This record gives sequence, structure tokens and C-alpha cells, in this order.
Amino acid sequence: MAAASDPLNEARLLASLIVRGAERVRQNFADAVEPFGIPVATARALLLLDEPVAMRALADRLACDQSYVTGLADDLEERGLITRVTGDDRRVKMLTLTPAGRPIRDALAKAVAESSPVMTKLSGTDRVTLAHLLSTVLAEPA
Amino acid sequence: MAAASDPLNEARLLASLIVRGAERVRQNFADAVEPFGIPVATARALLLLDEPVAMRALADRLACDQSYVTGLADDLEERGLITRVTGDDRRVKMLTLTPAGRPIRDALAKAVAESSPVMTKLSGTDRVTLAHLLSTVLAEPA
DNA sequence: TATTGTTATACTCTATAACTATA
DNA sequence: TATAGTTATAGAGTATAACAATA
Repeated sequence: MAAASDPLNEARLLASLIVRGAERVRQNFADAVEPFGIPVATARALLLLDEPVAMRALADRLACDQSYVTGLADDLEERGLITRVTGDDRRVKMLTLTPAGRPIRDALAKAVAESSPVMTKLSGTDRVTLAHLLSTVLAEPA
Repeated sequence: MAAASDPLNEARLLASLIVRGAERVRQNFADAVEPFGIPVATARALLLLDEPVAMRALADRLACDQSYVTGLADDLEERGLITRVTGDDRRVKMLTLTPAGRPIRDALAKAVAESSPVMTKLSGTDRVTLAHLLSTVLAEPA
């Protein structure tokens, strides 16, 4: 096929594969979360709360605005999965799993990981190679 | 590191790399398009018009609703890059590059491909390997 | 009746700005 | 003065629904 001989097509093909790969990862996440009855955005936050995290730090990790985290925390709290624990600095609220939230977070993490196409479709060595190649693509401009 | 020994972490790491790779691809696209002064969504449509394409078919290729294509076509037409050419089936409008649009589309395609991190960071053999691995991840459920 | 494209509207997601309370 | 979190609002991006023309 002409793809590899034509740099424009090769670049487009590979870019498309990466973007479609990400869409597949997102779809897998949504499918794995769905049985839990939790919105995807809320679930993404929940997974990051393996240990207590300040709301500001969570915003950084989610790459979103602080104000958006308020809504996510409200949702998690209403579901009884977390509580807001005031920190040593009394401005800070540490989002902390409740006894009810802990097993749900862990089960969710397991469900997402085990159904991941990356795990089901690739061998261990393939996964190492893929991680290496993607890291190279993501390497600083240099 | 513990990553490879812990399946949950390994899955998360790899999923994260794929998603970040896609973000990088999108950012590269945005950066390459920016000097052309064309919105990203419009540019994405423009690149698909190497040959005349019916609006409905373009919606399929962009994975968006038909109604959204109307706005993209309006933008491209106002910029003088395309015209709507009524097809044999007179309901159909083929979006067709104008003489002014052709060199711009081609220059855009070139700019996007040549600046792609996939091309600048990976060797030819690495690109083949990456394409193969991503295709495997994307393979039908099977 | 079904389909193409258009129009007007609604919805989802997320950010911005202004505010309160701590520091 | 600066920062954590909250609240209310606004905006970007896209879909939904109803419609006209054509098949």
C-alpha cells in the first residue's frame, strides 16, 4: 500500500490511529463505569482518590478548573462515597473515601483496568514496546 | 518500578499514554492550523475535501451530525475555499475546492503532517511498529 | 415514504468572575 | 495580599427536532 511511501498519508494514518486509540480507551472507561451508575467525570475523580486529595490538587490532576471540582465533590458526597475533611490548613478540604466508597473505588479501578483493550489485546512485551514508543512521541520538544 | 508488576497500574499508565498521545496530536494540529487563521473544526473538514464530498458523507467521516456540517460548509464557503456543487441527485451538495481553496488545503495538509510529533520523533521502523500495535488494540472485539 | 440539507433551538461540558473564609 | 473552595453565570461545541426540496 501507498501509505508508508507517502509521508503525508503515513502521518495522517498514525495520527488517526492514536486518536482512535484514545477514543477506544475512553469508550472502555465509559463501558466499565456504566454498571456502577456513576457519571464518567465523577468516576474519573473517584479513581484519583485512592488517598485523600485536596480539591485544588485534584483539579490539577484532572486538568480542570477548581470550580468544576466542587460539582464533582458534591456528586461523590451525595453518593456517600467521600467526605470533605478539613485539612491542617483550614481552607483546604481533603476529599477522603468513606468506608462505603473504598470498595467501590477499588472495584471500579479493577473493572476499568481488566477490561482495557490494552490488557486484553496486547501481550506483556507488546505493552512495554507500546509504552516506550508513546513515551518517545510525548518526549519534550528537544 | 512497580508499574509493570501491577496490572492495574500498568493498564492505567498505558491508557494515559494513549490519551496524552492523542492530546499531543490534537495540539499539533491546532498549532499547524493556527497560522492559516482557520478554526480547527473547519480545518478538519477542509482536509477531507481533497476530492468533492457530499455533505452527508462528510458528516459520516467527521463522525458528527449532518446539521453541524452546514455550519462548517458555510464557513469554508465564506472563506472562498469551497463551493456547494449540486450533485446528480439534486438533493446532494458536493463540497468542492475552489481554485483558491486547493493550494490552501494542500499546504495545510503538508504543514500538519510535517510538524507531527509522530514524524519528528519516531524513525520509520518505529512508526511501523507503533501503527501495528495500535491497530491490534483497535482490532474488533474478537 | 425516505433522504439531503437547512434552520432554530437545546443541551452538555467546562471555564470565568465574583465572593467568603482562612492564611 | 494571596489562596482554597464556592456560587452563579457564560461560553464553546455539538446534537435534536422540525422543515423544504427532491427522490
